[in-house]
Amino acid sequence: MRETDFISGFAKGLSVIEAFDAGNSRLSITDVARITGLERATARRCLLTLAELGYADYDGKFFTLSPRILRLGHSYLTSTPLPRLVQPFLDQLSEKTGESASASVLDGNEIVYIARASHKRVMSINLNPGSRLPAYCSSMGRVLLAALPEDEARRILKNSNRVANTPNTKTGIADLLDELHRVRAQGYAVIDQELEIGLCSIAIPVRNVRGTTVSAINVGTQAVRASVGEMIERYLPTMQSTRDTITSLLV
Amino acid sequence: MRETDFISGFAKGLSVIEAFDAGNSRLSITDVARITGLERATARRCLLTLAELGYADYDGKFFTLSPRILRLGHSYLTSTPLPRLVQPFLDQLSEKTGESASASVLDGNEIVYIARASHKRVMSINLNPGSRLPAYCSSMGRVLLAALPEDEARRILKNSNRVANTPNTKTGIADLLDELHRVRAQGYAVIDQELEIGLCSIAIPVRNVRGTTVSAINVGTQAVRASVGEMIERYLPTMQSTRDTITSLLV
DNA sequence: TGACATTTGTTCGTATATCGCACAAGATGT
DNA sequence: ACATCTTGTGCGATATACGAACAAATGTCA
Repeated sequence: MRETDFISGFAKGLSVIEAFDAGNSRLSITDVARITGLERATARRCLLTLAELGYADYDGKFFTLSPRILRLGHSYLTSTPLPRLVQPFLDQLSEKTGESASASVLDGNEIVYIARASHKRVMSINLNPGSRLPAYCSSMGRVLLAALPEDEARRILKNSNRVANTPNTKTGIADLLDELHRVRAQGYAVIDQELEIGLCSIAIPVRNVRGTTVSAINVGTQAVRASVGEMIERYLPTMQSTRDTITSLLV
Repeated sequence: MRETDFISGFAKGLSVIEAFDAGNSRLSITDVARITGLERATARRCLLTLAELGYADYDGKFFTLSPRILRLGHSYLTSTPLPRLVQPFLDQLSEKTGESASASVLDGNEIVYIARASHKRVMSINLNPGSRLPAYCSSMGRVLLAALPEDEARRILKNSNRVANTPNTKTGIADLLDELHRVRAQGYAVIDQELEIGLCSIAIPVRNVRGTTVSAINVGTQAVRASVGEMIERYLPTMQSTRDTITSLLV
């Protein structure tokens, strides 16, 4: 790509949108300049442009994102076939298992939920399409990392901020690579309270007919309701059959 | 705002993202130029910029959005206090009523879901935070329109593409304005299969301490499970108590 | 309270990057 | 092999970004 094929004003604007997050909901021009590293004048122009288009609100002092921003992410969910294809199967899976079922894809070091059938709240945080979790300590993340070439997976693990969320969390590169080997061999990943105490989940890859892993699906439950062995016994066969149906529908 | 405070390259880029939707998941440069009305050269630069930043994938012929795009919408959901605040209360509400509970805000002619606790699938389409429905024929839309000044509501109704989704759907401006009066007077809106046959819902406004309506919450169910009268009797008191708790937490 | 320091927002001239057009090159279908 | 449609490129005109200077608001201390 040539230098002139890149619209830096557009790229800067997008970084301004991403400057808003959990801890930063009401931002001044200076705040945005500091977070994004843009010049104050440029940050101001991006923010005023967002406000002019209705993507942000401005009270003269602080900017906040407006619900119109959701159109942007929603473009992906409605335009990509996979989320719409898997949703009904996750509903079925959740129905059959009596637990929450989800599908996700990899984006950098994180998994991104693309569809979900939540049966009942099991986690402290709420998960929706668009939600993100670190790949290294989630069942779907392990499955998706295991599908990558070894050095690619290692690179992502090294890049990840590997925090021990619980005493169970694996954080060592060697441990995690071992785990990925195991996942690759057995065809599924089980997380036993590595993300949050009391939370277990099991995930398997979804491959297209060419054998490429395009997504992962999982079932999550409370640790008190099922041991690791019980999860494999109870959920894995149903998940695999669901997965096979999905695969047959993927071009 | 001065002319030079608007970054047209940014605005054009955002319109390119929105060009992708349900019917348009894989778009060529020419497709995007046609949909957005941009010059082909401009559309191409926007698309290449998106691809360079990882927001889109390019196979040399077609562009598709990548899951990274979801960060943009997610910026809103995580940075705005309201969605995170209401979520646990929707969970409770769904638990108590045994039905799906949601919260939404108005964006133009549409309501946008900002949080949801889905108990079991009742609709043919799947609803998630970010999902949109026309305001004129949804219970939360009626509540949010009723909170606007009369002429503002009329303007939105006139702007809406008022389709009769079912034989029950009200599509006349006068009918709808009457309905808004009723909603305003009684403090709740009930939709009896106007959006989809078999689907009923009841919504109430959520106001902040200053009395401004900031959102609507609803409970939806299947028509066979509850008549309109039964919905009001069964769900309204619980909803109102949930709403009062939320209001007390809103600054 | 008033003077000073500091932070934040806005304006401006200029260097530079982007836009839109016209044309070239390539792909597709008949 | 031709017509048609799509994609890529070069260039002059124009719009944008930068950095600094200015203005306004906010905070600090005697």
